[in-house]
Amino acid sequence: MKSNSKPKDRILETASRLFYTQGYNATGINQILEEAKVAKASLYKHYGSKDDLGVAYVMASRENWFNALNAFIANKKQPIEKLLACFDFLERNLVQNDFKGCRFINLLAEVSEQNATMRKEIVGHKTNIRMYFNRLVNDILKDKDKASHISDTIFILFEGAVVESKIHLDIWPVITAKKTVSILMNAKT
Amino acid sequence: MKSNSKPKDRILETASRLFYTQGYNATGINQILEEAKVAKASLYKHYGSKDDLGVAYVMASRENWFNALNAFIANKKQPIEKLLACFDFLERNLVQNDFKGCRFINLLAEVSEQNATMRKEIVGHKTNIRMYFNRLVNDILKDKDKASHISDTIFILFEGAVVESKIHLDIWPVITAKKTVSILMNAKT
DNA sequence: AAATTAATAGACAGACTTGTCTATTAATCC
DNA sequence: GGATTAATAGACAAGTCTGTCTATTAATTT
Repeated sequence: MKSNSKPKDRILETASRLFYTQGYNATGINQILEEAKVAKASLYKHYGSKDDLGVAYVMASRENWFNALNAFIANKKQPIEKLLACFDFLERNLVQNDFKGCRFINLLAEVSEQNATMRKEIVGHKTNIRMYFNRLVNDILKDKDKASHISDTIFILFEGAVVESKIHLDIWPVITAKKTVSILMNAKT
Repeated sequence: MKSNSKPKDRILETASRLFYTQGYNATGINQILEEAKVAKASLYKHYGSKDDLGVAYVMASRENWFNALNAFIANKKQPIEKLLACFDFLERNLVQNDFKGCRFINLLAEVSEQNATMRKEIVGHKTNIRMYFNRLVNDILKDKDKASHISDTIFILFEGAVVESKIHLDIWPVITAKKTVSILMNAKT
């Protein structure tokens, strides 16, 4: 882990991994420093506090998430294909991450009131996903009210699927949600 | 808080409140003892450890949850009415609890790997809810395969709604999910 | 090559964590 | 009423947590 990249990046990379796999409160600064092979003073120089590091973690995760999504669906042309591919993206991520669920939802469960900036970043991320679905569905359905309701339903299915896959350690919620989206979109054209 | 009930119950009541509002890891034993007005030895006599208290918390929450649901929908006769009332129940709970979300999902985000018993209890609770929806839908739809898919979709919408309401601090996800359930059930009779 | 900046190791403070133990008081049972 | 059980207060251990600080070494810039 030490060979590549600079201390500042190593800290964020290691923190991202540990915050996700162990939880934010359960991960101590010292463990991050040990595994990142970085001195304590470096952490407090680049990031002011653990909470600031947490905020940097959310911001970096936001960017990574959408970059990965865009890369995943880059070859899809039609809106309906993109919509369904989002659920394939979800499935791949869940399996890749051993069904640890959503970083943002997990984090919010721990720091809800505590850190206002963290909360805002998380809400902003989910709002972006919601708007993304809304744009896609609006490209397919003419009726704006109907499109709004359908896209919010898809958003809720998307979020419910990731949460329940984590709970049941299985992809069936994603498969079920995707199938329902397919039915919803084919029925209401 | 001291006047009523015995120490053992006061501990569980106070722990339930604090685990939910502050998080499990963020809540220390000492705070529970102070607010419950109970001596430390009493906690370790009745519950062996903090983790055991956590397990007791989940078990009690499971029972309370279904008791509250049953009480809420007691006056509903038709399966479809019960189904829709579940979302009213969700809405009431979320508002009552200041959009803190689901106790079980929140807890699982913190103690995923750590405590196997806790995880089992949480999964068991969600499985019960899933089966409850499945029974209701089976009373309405003849086609068993279709009923299975529809009821799992309702389950995912239910769970997605509670998570997103917590994030957006608003009941719109519950309203949207309920409307979709209504459409799904009316369309496929 | 000299000067400045970046990173290191590690001690330290102060507060907090869970859990144990002792000694005393209150409540309950027969 | 006497014996047993339950609950109390609080000290204590051993460890962890975040954050600060010092002193030394490495890297970079001019």
